[in-house]
Amino acid sequence: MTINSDFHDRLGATILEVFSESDFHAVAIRDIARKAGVSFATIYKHYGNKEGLVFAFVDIWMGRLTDRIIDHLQGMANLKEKLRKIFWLQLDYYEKHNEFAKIIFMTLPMKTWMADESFEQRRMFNLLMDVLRQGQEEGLLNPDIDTRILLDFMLGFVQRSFIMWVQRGQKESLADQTDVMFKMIWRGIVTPERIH
Amino acid sequence: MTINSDFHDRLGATILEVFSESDFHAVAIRDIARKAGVSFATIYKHYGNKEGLVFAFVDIWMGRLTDRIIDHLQGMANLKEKLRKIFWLQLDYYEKHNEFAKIIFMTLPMKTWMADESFEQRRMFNLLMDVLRQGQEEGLLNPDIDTRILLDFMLGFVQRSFIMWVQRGQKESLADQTDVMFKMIWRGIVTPERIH
Amino acid sequence: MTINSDFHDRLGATILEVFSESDFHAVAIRDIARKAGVSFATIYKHYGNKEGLVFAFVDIWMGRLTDRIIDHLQGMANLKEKLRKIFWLQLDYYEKHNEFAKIIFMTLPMKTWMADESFEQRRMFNLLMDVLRQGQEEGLLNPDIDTRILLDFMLGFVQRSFIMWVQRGQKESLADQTDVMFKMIWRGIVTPERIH
Amino acid sequence: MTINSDFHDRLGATILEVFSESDFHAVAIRDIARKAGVSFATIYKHYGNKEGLVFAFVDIWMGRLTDRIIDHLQGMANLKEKLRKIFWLQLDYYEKHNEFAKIIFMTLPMKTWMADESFEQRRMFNLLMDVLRQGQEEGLLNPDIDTRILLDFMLGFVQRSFIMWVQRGQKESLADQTDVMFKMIWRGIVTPERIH
DNA sequence: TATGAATGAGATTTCATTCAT
DNA sequence: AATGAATGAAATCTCATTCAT
Repeated sequence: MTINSDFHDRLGATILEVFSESDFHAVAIRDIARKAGVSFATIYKHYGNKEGLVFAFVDIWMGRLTDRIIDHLQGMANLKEKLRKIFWLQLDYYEKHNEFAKIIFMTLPMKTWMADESFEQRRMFNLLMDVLRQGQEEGLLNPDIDTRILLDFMLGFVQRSFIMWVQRGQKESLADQTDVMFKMIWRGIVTPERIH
Repeated sequence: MTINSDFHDRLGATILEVFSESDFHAVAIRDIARKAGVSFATIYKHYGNKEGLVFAFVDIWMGRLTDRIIDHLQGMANLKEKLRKIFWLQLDYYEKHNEFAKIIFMTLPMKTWMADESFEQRRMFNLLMDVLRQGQEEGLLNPDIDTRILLDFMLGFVQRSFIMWVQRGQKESLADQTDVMFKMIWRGIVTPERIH
Repeated sequence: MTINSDFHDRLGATILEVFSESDFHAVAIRDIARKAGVSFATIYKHYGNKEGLVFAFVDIWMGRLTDRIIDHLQGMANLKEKLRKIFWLQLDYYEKHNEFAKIIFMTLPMKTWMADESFEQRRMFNLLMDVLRQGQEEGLLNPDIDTRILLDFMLGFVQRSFIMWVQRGQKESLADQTDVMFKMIWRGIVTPERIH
Repeated sequence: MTINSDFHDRLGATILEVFSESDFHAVAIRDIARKAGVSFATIYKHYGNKEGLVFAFVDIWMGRLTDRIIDHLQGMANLKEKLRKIFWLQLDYYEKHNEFAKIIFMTLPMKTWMADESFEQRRMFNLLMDVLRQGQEEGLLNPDIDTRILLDFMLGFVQRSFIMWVQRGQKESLADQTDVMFKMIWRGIVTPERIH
């Protein structure tokens, strides 16, 4: 069952517009339908329910970030550079697609979002875990720390920084802070002896 | 207008129980009322609406954490020890009162929660900012980094770690990871020359 | 249990003011209490409930009309004059105390009002029935008609006229129409042979 | 947006049943919905609120009476007969549909009912006024009396008689009293010289 | 397959009335 | 007695979702 591509585009645009500004439950599916020019019943046919609708699109947008990271990592050997690139790509993507980021970080009920075992979330998780694990195997990243903790360390910083960036008015570029921020992360995860 | 203290206690317990397990909007105020043995009309009279109800209690619990931090910092001079203590107190409090933490980190719509300019949130913010600023003034913490970024660094890690701890089944103690985690934080924020 | 006379007066004034303008159920007893400067709980102590409150006062005001009719009938012998006087007294009283009349004719749920077997309603009923019966016994009023129908004939006209007088803006005096209106009534109830 | 005809019928029946027996405000819309087998949300969608619901049906039933009067007046020339017929049709309709009559005369807050400027109320009003005016123009009805007063005279008697008929237990037929009652009305409104 | 009507649930508000002080 | 807090019921509105066309 494929939906008319035009509808799909309009739906996506509407979801970004509406869910980025209002709490998940404050959004009426009828408004989405009206703005997108579809009947709400059609949405139900295609996506099952409100959660299904949003997650379907979130999955797509998350997939694009993962794809972009994979693409950029090609041909890179230096692990630190890889990690810095990953860090920058995230800040950059969330900044450029801040409506998407607002949805996953701010308006989706975290509980629901965490519970969503989507393919794309897992793919992103695996991708990052692989890089970090590789770094630990190479002895570059602190092998005494559970790899998942390394990941939480990075992602927690990214997520909190994005939220506060929005909170503080989206003034200067978020990605421009990559340097400062990544230095902090790197010192935290590098094998202590290699810190300099 | 003060509510009977017994009611207050039962309400608090019920809110912890219910909101920690269900999405904010999935909770019916009538159920809260029934479980707490209060009339829902009374709840409305006192708290205005569902948000007001939850925030009133969140404020109280957040205030207790702040108080505890203030209490523990008394008589401590060493800044690193202070920060480690703050870090531990947070993990410990969120672990022991994980229902409260689930509410603020997982079930309250983040947008709403962030928008809530409560006294207690601000008090906690100021407390932590003061300690970090003091560290920068002493030259111990990296003075080149915006103090707010230092804060986001710590809090992002705490928040993400808590969420994942829940996600991963609340197996081992969260506070027990203070050592590993705080080392990462410390290396990230300390003035580079003093890293050893 | 007697209520402070001052309270009583203020309550009465408030009831006239409020119930004459709003539907019985649209009036909040708290508003009554506030306007009268009493606690609503005190009202309950004295009058039981909202109905009891209004009926208590309606009874008083109805009693005054009855008293006035009795007073005016003293020393009158001519039955037609008596009836005309009764007719005029009603129009005049309802016009002068139109807030009271609005309450009994327009805002009290008729069903409730009819069901109220108050002493004063009965006293008024008996008074009018006695006069009409007397007229029939004298042969002046049509003896072929059930006395109660004679009464309905008069009272229906009074009530409808009052309501329409209000509806049409309370322009000219209602009591001033006594002449025209009573002629119609009289021709309808007089024994046919005596119509001239 | 038309409501399923079956629903409409069941709703109408329920409204007659419930509102004729209870005070307007004592009726819960949810009970109406349950009895009629409709969702109360559907009721709100169609009728806006409780008043809208009742008035919508009252309008229909009032329209039927008006239609019936118009139908019966066809081909009648004698004005007195016309008026007697109108009088009888009203008593007959209210007796046969006494639940409807109870609603408009006894349970609807008169204030609200009077304020309702519905098409059907106006149509009935115009119809009756036309007949009375015609009678005055022909010289048959007393031309010295405001036509509206003639109308109030008739309708006041009808309304009061209906209410008392209910009050007294709906014993004998109401319509059967047309003869006695109409004679009273007629003598009251006929041009005095033509009274015999 | 697309649509809108119908539904049921819950938030919120406003009362009348009861309860405890 | 007098008072205000607490209660329970209902109106109203707004949704997400299901059903029938």
